[in-house]
Amino acid sequence: MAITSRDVARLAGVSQPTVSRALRDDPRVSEATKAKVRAAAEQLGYVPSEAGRALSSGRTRRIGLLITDIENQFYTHIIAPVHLQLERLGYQLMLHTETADNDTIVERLIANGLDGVILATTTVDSVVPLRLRDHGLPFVYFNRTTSFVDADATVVEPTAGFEAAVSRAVALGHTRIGAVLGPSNTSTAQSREVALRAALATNGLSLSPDDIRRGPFDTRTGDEATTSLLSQPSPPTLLFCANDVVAYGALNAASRRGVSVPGDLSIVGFDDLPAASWPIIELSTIAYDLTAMAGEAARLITRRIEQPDASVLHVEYETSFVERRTLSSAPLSD
Amino acid sequence: MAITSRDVARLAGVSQPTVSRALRDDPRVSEATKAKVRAAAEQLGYVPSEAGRALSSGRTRRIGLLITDIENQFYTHIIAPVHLQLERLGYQLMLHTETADNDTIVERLIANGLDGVILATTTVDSVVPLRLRDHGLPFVYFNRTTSFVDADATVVEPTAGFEAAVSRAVALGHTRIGAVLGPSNTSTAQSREVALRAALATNGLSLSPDDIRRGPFDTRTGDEATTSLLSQPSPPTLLFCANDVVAYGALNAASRRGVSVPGDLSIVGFDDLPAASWPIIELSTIAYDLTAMAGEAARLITRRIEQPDASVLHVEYETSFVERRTLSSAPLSD
DNA sequence: ACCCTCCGTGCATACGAAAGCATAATGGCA
DNA sequence: TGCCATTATGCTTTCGTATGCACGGAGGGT
Repeated sequence: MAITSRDVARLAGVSQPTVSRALRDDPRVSEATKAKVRAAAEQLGYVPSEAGRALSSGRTRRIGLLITDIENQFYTHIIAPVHLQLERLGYQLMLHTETADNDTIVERLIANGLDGVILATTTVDSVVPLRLRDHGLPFVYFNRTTSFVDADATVVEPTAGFEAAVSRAVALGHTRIGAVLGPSNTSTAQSREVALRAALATNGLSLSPDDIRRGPFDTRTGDEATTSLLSQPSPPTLLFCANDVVAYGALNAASRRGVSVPGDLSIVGFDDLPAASWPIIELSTIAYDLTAMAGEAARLITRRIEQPDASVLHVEYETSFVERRTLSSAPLSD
Repeated sequence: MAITSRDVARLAGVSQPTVSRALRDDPRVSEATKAKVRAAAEQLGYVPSEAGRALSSGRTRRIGLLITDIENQFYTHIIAPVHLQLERLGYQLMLHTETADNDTIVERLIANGLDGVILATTTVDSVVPLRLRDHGLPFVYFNRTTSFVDADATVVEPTAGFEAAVSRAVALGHTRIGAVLGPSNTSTAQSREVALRAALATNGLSLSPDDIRRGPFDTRTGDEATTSLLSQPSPPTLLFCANDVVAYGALNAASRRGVSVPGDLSIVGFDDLPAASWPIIELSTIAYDLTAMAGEAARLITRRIEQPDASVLHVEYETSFVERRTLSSAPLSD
C-alpha cells in the first residue's frame, strides 16, 4: 500500500540506505545520485515514515506542549508562537492537555516518543517533572517553576508592573483594593501575589482578607469572585485580577450587576492578551512579551535536547503597566 | 536506556510476544500470566513505544485535526470536544495548522502515520482531500465540504437560523441590511450567503452590493469591513456577520467610531460561541450545537477507519436564532 | 487408553528507516 | 604502472512491537 524507501530504491536503481541518505542530504552521497533518488521519490509520492525513522534513530523531532485547557485564551496565545518557533527549528508540536490524571499524561508523553516537553501548567507540587526526569525526557518550564526539580524555564518578573500599576492607582485615589488571585499551588499566582502585596506595602496599603478571592485562571473565577466581592456592604474600588482571562470574568460580573466600570469599579488584569486592547474591552493590564517568551521556551527545549549538558537557564521577562479604560479615579465616598 | 517489552519479559519469565499480548489484554493469555506481566511492567515503569507499535501494526490510533489558526476562537472551541470524544473512542488528537503550503501539510499528515484526519478548514478548491484520498488516508470534513471529493461530513444548515433572524429584523423595522461575508471559496461562506439572501428575498429585501464586504473568518475582517461600511453616507442599520469572531470585530469597529450598538447599528453573528453570551458582549447570533458537531466529526472519522466501506454520511445540524442585546429596532431615519 | 480439541505460550519474522562497517570505484602521485 | 587515499555505495543489523504459525500440554469424549 504505502510507498517505502525500498520502492524508491528500486526505481532509482540504488540501495535502500542510499535513498535514506540521499533524501536527508547526506554529504557522502553524490549529487548525481541525490538527483536520481529525489526524482524517483517525487514520482512515487514517497513520504518517509515517521514511525520507522523514530524507531531507527531514537528521535522524533517532536515536542510536546502540556497545557491545562485549550479553551482558555491564555494558552491559545502561546500555542501559535511555540508552534512557529519549533517549525523554524525543524521540530513539530504535539499538544497535550491535562484531561487525564498525571500518570496517564506522563505515560502518553513518553509513549509518543517525544524528544522533549514544554510544561505550561505545572503546579509547584506536580509529580510530572519528577517523572519526566526519571524517564530521561528533557523538559522546560513555561511561565512556571517548581521548587524541587530544577530545569530551564521562562518566567515573568511581575514586580515592575505591579509597582507601576499600584502607584498609578494610588494617584487616582484608590485605597480600598481587592484581588482575585490564582491557585496558590502555582508559582505564577504566588509570585504575583508577593509582588502585589509588596507594591501595596510600599504605598502604605494592604490587602484585607475580606477583599481576596482565589481560583483557577479562568473567566468563571473572575465572574464568581467579583460577584462575591461586590456583594459586600462596601466593596473595593479596584480589583487586581490574576490574569486577563480572570479579568474578563470580573468585567462580566460587574456588567451583570449594573456596576459601572470604571465609574464604580476599576479592574486591572495581567498578560495583555490581544483582546485586552479591543475597543469593546479596553482592559488595563500588566504587560510583558508573551510571544517572545513562548518562542524562547521553544528555543530552550531544543537547546536542551541538542546539548543535554548545557547549564540550566532561567530567562526572565520584565513587566510594565498598560493603562486603559478600566482604570480611573476612585469614586468619591460619601 | 528506555525499558522495552523484552525487559519486562525477562523479569516476568515469559517471552516478549506474551508481554505484548498480556498488556493489550489479549484473551488468549491466561489471567495468571497477565497478572505476572502487569506486575513486572509496573515495577519497571514500562511504557510501550508508540513508534514500535505503529511500525508493527501499521496503526497509530492517532487522528489529525487540520485547522487554519489556533488563535481563532472558533477553532479553539472545536478542539476540546473533538479531543474529548476521541479520547473516549481510544484515539489521540494531533493538531495541525495551515502554516505551511498544502504539499507540506499533506506530507506531514501522512508521515506522522495518522489513522485519519478531520479537515476543518478546507476551501472548496483545496487539493488536500484529493491527495489524502490518493494516499489512502481516511478523512472527514468538519463544517465544510468540497464538490469534487465526497467524504463523511458534518455540516450546518443555516436556513432556519437566517429565516428567523431576518424576519425578526424586519419586524424591528430594518430595511437597509448589510453583510460581512466569509471567503467565497469556502462552502460555509457560500451556504450562509445563499441562506441569507433567500431569507431576505422572502421578506422582499435584498443585499445591495455596496453593503457587502468579504474576508477571512477573523476579527480583523469584521473590524475593517465595518469601518468601511460605516463610512458610507447612509450606512446599513443591521449587519449580518460571517461568524461570531467576525462580529467581535464589527463591535470593535463600531465602538471605536462611537457608533452605538444597537442604537445606531445592530449586529448579528453566527456560531454562538461562549463569549457571545458574556454580559459585556451579548451578541445576537445564529446558533447550533457546535460541541455536538465536533464530537460527531470525531465519531465519523473513527467509524470510517474501522469500517472503511461504510456508506458516506453527511450529518446536518439545524440552526436557530438567539436574540441578545446587539439587535434592536432600526433607528428612526430623518 | 487413545485420539482429538483447545488453550496457552514461544519462535520467527515483519514493519521502515538509519547507521556502522565493508567494499568497489576513482583519482592522484611517485 | 602500481599503490594508497578518498569517495560513493551496498550489505547487514538494529530499533520495539505485533502477528502468523508451530507446538506442548491438558482435558474430554468414546
